[in-house]
Amino acid sequence: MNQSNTVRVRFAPSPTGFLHVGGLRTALYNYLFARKNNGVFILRIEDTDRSRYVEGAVENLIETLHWVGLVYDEGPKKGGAKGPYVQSERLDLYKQHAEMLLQSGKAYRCFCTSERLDEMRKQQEKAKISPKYDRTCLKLTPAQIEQNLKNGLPAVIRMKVPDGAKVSFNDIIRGNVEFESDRLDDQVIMKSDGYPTYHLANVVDDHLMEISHVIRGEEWLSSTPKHVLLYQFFGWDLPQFAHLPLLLNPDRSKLSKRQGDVAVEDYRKKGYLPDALVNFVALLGWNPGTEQELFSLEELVTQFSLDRVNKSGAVFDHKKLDWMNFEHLRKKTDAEVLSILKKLLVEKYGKNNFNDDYLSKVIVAMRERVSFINEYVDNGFYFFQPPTEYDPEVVKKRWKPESAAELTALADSFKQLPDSTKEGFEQALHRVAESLKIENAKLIHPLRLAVSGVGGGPGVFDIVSIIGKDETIRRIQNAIETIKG
RNA sequence: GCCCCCAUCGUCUAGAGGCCUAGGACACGAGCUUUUCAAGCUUGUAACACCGGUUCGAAUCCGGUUGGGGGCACCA
Repeated sequence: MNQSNTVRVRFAPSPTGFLHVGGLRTALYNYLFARKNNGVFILRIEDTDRSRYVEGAVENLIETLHWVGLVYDEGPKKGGAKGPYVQSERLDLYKQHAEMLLQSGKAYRCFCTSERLDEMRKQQEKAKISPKYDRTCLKLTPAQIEQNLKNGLPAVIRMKVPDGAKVSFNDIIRGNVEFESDRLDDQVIMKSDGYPTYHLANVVDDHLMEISHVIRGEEWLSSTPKHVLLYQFFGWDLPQFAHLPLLLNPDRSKLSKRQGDVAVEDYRKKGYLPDALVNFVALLGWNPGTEQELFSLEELVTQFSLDRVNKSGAVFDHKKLDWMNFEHLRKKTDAEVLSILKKLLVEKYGKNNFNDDYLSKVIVAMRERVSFINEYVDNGFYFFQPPTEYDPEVVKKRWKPESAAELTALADSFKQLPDSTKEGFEQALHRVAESLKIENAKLIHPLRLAVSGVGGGPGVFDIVSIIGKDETIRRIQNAIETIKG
């Protein structure tokens, strides 16, 4: 714990691309834990690998976090007392701390070339021993080091792992975890380009930013003993660790691209609601112990606790996400859907020709059969434009040779209607069916196909009353042409 | 290869020794409803990896086996 005893957690992504759903889950748990405990949620950018830096990734990360509603208290753009929050702006700090370790003999300079290191690893692999730095440079005399430095040889700084020690720490999720120090490598903590590696930067920043709980993915579990050692080298108290179970591909390997969409961005584009994505990801590795499955972000905050986080990995199966999206979508008010729908129309058609009253009717009609917000415009396209083609399968089933004449009679009857009420259409159709001595269905299905081009959707009388009498008749006439032609 | 972690229906999970002939949800099947498609309602199929202990009693505790995963970089 830090001095003030307040919970301070951080989400620390590296700006190498889009926010991953695994990253989202990590960010979410950090956020929930902070909010639940009246703590502080920090965003820190770990950009110490210049070769993997992606232009615009930081902005994208922030924007995505904003979209899902995970508001950070301290971080880039926003600032805070412990900044800067971008590691490339903290280089002096890392340099100073590496220097301290050098002074105290907890670290040493290494001049080995990557070629030599590669060769060494190859040999070790051949000899079936675990790859580890052979400490060649530990034997260098101060004079040799001085000379190498003077000659401008590229140098890194390695931590000096003590021999024959046990390194253990308590993990909130996994309990006590212990490692033999002899298995640990003399990890590089400062690269030859003057940037720190993750291990140093992470430990220094977590300490300086007074992080109380390190909540991160399980892939970090095996490097945690190195971090613990660094804390000990500096004489610092350990934060609490909580290593989250991994998110998995269907084949149970670590969730990755290749096997489907992993970027939050992808799901956003597909029309998933942030509420659904957050809800879904929250339940991958955590549950409240009740049978409730649908949560708002606020509800998650009140219910969340780290001790109900699972140990085993969870497959990211979007089937359940789809269902959650449907559930969250139906919880939205008509007004909320309306404002999104207007944006979608502009996206799809370049403009929105319809007034709110019209769109509200469409929403009411479509509500129950929409899982994704974009289905309002995709599946319900016929509310916004006449069908340009007719589903061949349905045509085969619903349009018979006699349909042209029957639809003509129907159109004639509709022409007599004073207005466009649902009941008016329905009664008119019944009358036509009766005079033609055919079943209502014999008219209903061809009519649906004529006005929508497809075989499913809201009640046909809802559709025609929304698009109106004139448009309905126009579409019936087009359909008749098609049947005849 | 070495180290670490994990192990309940296809998937997400409940289960902290008797409440378990293992519960819920998604998905899937059937039925009802519906003059379409969905939704809704009812209902069904489906799991404690294995082997040994401990115990009167084990999905739950212990050991091992097997299986899966993660890590072993001048990447995070």
